[in-house]
Order: sequence, then structure tokens, then C-alpha cells
Amino acid sequence: MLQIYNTMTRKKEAFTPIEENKVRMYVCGITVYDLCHIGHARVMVGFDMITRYLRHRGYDVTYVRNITDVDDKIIRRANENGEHVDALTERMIQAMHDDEDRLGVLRPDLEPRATHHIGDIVNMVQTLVEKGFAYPADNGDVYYRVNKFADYGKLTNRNLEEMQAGARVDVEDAKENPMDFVLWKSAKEDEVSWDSPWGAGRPGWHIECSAMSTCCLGNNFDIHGGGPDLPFPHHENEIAQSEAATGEKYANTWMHAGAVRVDQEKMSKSLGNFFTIRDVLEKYNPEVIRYFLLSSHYRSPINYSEDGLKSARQSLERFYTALQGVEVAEVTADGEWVERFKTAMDDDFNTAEAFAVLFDLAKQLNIAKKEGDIEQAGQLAGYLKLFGDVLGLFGQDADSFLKGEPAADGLSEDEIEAQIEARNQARKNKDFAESDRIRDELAAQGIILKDSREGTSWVRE
RNA sequence: GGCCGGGUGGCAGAGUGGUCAUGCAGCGGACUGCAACUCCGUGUACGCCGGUUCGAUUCCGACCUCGGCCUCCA
Repeated sequence: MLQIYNTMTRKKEAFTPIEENKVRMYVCGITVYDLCHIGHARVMVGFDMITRYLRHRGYDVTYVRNITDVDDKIIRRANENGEHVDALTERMIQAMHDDEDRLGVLRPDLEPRATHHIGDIVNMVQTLVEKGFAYPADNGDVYYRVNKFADYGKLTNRNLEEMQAGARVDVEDAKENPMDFVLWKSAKEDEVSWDSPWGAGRPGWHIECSAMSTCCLGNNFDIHGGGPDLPFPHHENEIAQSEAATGEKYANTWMHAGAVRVDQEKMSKSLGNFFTIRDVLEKYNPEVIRYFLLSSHYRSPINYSEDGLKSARQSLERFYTALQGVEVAEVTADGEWVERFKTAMDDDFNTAEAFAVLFDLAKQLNIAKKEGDIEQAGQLAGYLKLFGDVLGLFGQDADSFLKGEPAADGLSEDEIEAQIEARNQARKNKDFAESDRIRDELAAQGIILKDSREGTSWVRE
């Protein structure tokens, strides 16, 4: 039985989809004004893993992740760059897709963009105004009337009085209540804008997700996910908008990824302590990053560090070493290994626990290889590849993963093979001083040799 | 201050009311010319103090402490 932790109830719950065997999931994507960092990568990889596992489990998943392509930061950045908003957002969307492709993140089924759904957004605002949940203010903005929604705060357990007492909120004169939030923002001069019943303007942040999730997935859908900083105010406001507009329950299950930290502090744009996916890709194989992100549970905070990445690389090397030279057999999705994997993953997508199963598989595979049990090795490799695929791992050729990318000024494969040949000749002649010299020389270039009955292989460290 | 989530062996990281997480590192052994890889073996771990219990790291309470949200942020 699949159990998923629901932020709304703060409990793991048995997952029952609204429509049998179907899962409709909406995840808040990114605002495309800059390159994605590792925090974004965690959400992308996390929900990618979740989607893959749900599909593996036989669900027909519709995965929607939006793109916020108009907001203050985008407008500001475009101005700074002296480029058109569209040029900036197209560039960043392309960059995001490139990063995702490299991390093995499958594209969501739908990627609705705010600017392509202005009509839906205006309609929802209109509905909210008609129902009395929103009001146009003197400054041309349209605000959500927070007092009117009785359940406001139910996701994050807050109430309006306490929040107002906390009052780190701008007191905007045009608002009836300082907690009211903007649904439609009137355009300043020369700003990108669309016509609406309240004049030229653009959508507020929260409304786009309400409008787009509803039009892509319906009023009530199974899973709504996002990053750790979204429950309040973003998701709280989405609930207020959607449930007020439709009169139905919005999402059944709320899922939130854990934060990526740097030196025990959240990685974020505002703190400036972020590493872009590209930065890290300069130094590590993309699969190492993916492994690193999946090696702890998706809800736990994870600390970004070189050591963490190195240890992820080491683990991956172990798996690829086990897989190396094995002819992978087709396996059916049942049996003891599948049950163990499923038990781990059914427990709120516990990838850390699943890895324990994979390590056991790798060990048994190494034993089978050592014993020369080709058939058994093939089977075990089959399971390893099957589970790896569910996690989006082990998709590379073992040899090419282990041999890595040659350094620009380093030895070519032919040169390495020639050196190995020379060393083996020296070994045959019992000239161990020479053979060790060659091995040390290669090691100095990052080439590690491994001797076995079948001959000598090598990996790049 | 309010709300929420943590504190597990040298490190990373799961989990459980009473035998093992797992990986890396360490130690001993096998393999090897020696290594590396691999395999076998190996650790008085569960923030602190009380309580419940035959028994608590696991449940309850207090305390200390770390982090997240409460403002744009994945």
C-alpha cells in the first residue's frame, strides 16, 4: 500500500487516487528569470522520481508543472539586461530544459505558462470578484479578500489574527486587510500587460497556479507539490482562490520537498548562497548530482557539500562496477527483490531505504560474477537496471561512466591501453619495478587500474 | 513571538517498543607479485532529564539545541 505524507494533515496517508489507476499531479515550477540552482534541481528530480515510481506502480500519471513567465523579477531582470521579457524567459526556459535533460528529468506531460493562460486567469479573478472573494481596489489592483475565506490558513496552521500581530506585512492602503493578496496587478507604464475588466495589468503570482491546475487537471485533483518555501503563502493562497472559486476541495495530497542547505542555511536566491546546476555540472557527472539528491528522503533537508557529491560518485561507481561486463537479463516486475524495493518506495518514496536494497543487489551481483554464475548475474543486473530506471539512474553504459570524460590535455584511450599493454608485458617478465612505475604514472593522471582474471580494466577517478 | 520539522555510531543516512539498515572511512582476513576492484568478518549509535512499560533510540512530558515558514524565494 502506497503511503504519502500530506503536508495538510501532517501525516502519512494511504494514497487513493480520485479516479482508479489515475494520478493527476500539479507541481509548482520555477519563475524563469535566472538559471536553476540545486534547490530547483531537488524539486525537479524529486517529483521526477515520484512520477516514475507511480508509473512503475501502474498508475496513469498526468504530471503538470507550470512555468511562471511573467512577474516583477522577470520584468526587472529584463530591464537590467536591456532585453525583452520574452527573450529572457525563452532563454531561461531553454536553459532549464537543458539542465533537466542532463539530470535525467523527464519532461512533465504539460508545462503551462502563465502568459498563455491569461484568459483562464482573468476568468477566475472575475468569478472571485462576483462571489465576493475579491475586490478591485482604488489603485487598479484586484485583491483577494482573505477574511471571506473561513478556512484561510488551514494548510500551514495559521490564523489571520496571529499573522497580523506578527505584522511583517506591508500595510498597503488600498487593501481592506493587510493579509489580502493581489490577484491582478495593474500595469505601470511601459510594462508588459494584458487587457482585463479592471484595466491593463498582469496576473499576481498565486492565481496562475490556481487557474492552470484547474484547467489542466480539474477542480479537484490528487497531488499538489512544490518546494519547501511554498506552503505559505503560495499554496495557502492557491487553496483560498481555488476553493472559493470552484466550491470544491482543491488538491487531496500536498507534497513538499525538503530544502537544500549550504553550511546549515537554506540555499536560496535571496541569500545568494546558491550553486547553479551548471556550476555543479562542470565538476560532476549529472548522474552524480541526481544520485546525491536521491540519497536522502525527499522531505529531509539535505546539505550541499563537495563531500556529499564525492560520496555520491563513489556509490555510483560501486553500482557501475557491479554492472560492468554483465549481460543484463530481462526480468519481470515481481519476486522478492521487487517486493523489497516496493516496500521501501511505498513508504512515502523512501529512496534512502530503496538504496539499501540496491546495494544488496550489487553485492549479490558481485558474488555471482565472482562465481561465474552468468545467469544469476544477468538476473540481478536486470533488477538493478529496473530499479535504477525507476529512480532515473544507471542509464549510462558502465564502461563509459567509469572511464569518464578524458581531460582535454590527458591521455587518450588508445594511449592508456598501450600503457596497460606495456605494463602487462613487464608483469609477465616479472619486472615489477617497471609495471608499478607505469601504474603509478597512470594513477598520477587519474587512471586507476584493476586487474582481474579477464585482464586489466581501468577507471578514471 | 506563532506554526512546522529535526537532533542516530568517525562521516553520510534509513528505521524500529525487545536479532542486521545501508554506504563511505577504520580494523582483521581472502584474492593479488604488490595494489586497486571484489568478497568475508568486525563497532558498548540513537541530544538531555523524567515518566509509561517486564523492556524505549523508538510512546508521553519538560528541557537544551539545529533548521524551515511567517517578505520575493524550489
